[in-house]
Amino acid sequence: MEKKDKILATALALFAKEGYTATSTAKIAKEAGVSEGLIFRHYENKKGLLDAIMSACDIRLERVLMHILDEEDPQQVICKAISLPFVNMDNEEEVAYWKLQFKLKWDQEYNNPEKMKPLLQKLSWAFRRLGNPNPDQEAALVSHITESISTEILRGNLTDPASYQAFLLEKYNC
Amino acid sequence: MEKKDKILATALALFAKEGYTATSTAKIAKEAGVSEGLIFRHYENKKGLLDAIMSACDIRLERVLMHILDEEDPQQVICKAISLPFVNMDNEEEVAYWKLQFKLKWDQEYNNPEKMKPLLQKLSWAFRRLGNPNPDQEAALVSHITESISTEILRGNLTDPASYQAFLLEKYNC
DNA sequence: AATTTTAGTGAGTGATCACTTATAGTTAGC
DNA sequence: GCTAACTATAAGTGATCACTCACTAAAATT
Repeated sequence: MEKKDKILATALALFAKEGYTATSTAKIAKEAGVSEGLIFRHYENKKGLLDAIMSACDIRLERVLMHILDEEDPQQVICKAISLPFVNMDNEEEVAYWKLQFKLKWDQEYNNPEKMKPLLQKLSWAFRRLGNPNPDQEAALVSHITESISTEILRGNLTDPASYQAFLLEKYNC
Repeated sequence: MEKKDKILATALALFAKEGYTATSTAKIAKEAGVSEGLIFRHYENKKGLLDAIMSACDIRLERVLMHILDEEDPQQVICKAISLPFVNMDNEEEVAYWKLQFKLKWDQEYNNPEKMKPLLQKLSWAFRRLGNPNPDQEAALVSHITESISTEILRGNLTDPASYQAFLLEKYNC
């Protein structure tokens, strides 16, 4: 791996685990096996390093959302949305991306609910097509449920994900 | 207000707004209008200050939970649980407490799902009494929904709380 | 081959970090 | 009215912070 990418990967892992402000550039450099100065050659400052990570974050999010937005069967849209928190959590880097995303939501600058709007609109469309009388609120509810489950899974607090997923899928007629 | 309490209140506000590591003891002292040394007379170190805040946090949580745990009507248990995120969010200090609680959940040390277990058990009992076939999972679901809504409200992302609350209450026959 | 550009280092920089110490004012008990 | 204990401060402490600088090695361009 290029040293530039090694810095990015190491910073991602540390930011996700320890937090952004709690991670020093010295620690990143040491862990990545590079000189501290190199961080500032490739990324103008610590904040710039975080921004680079978050850009990659957004691309991942887009790719995951696309899988739902392209779905044409309204029932399947709901089923896929519900399954979101339970898939793609295999490799460590993926988990780190999501952890960081969720942690930074509490920072004013990175609290961006607009990112999820396309998903909300698609869900709302799906519920309306299925004759639901409160499509917008049902969409918001599904979004809230998945958000909270993602949090639980990322924090390692969900004991039996598979059976809980089955429970939810049945509830939504999947 | 005593200076000791003034320090605690200021630290709470800053920790909730900027985060624990991002808030320096110098900043707390300046904002509270006391000398920096006084912080370390009353609280042995920065971490001890956080612990003092979190203890007060736990007491508030207990008081809120008690209101549900004492309820004897199973249907009312569910209704009260659902209404949790929508009440007691009036004054700034209360909001700061919850924000900090939610932020710190991502730190290993303060991620303590045990705190919510009594509520989960009470909810599970309520669903079972009402003849629900999956009381444990229904209880977990209500807990997930309320957790996510609390998050949204604290971040200021929920546009119309009242109508959303009404939607949920109707869904759960309240 | 000569020159410029890029990648990389390691030893700094002043600022700020959590925390300590020396000292002084205030209060309360005897 | 003396002493002990507590409250409070200002000026420190070494460590660590994000970041810069002078310099080299390698690669790319001319």
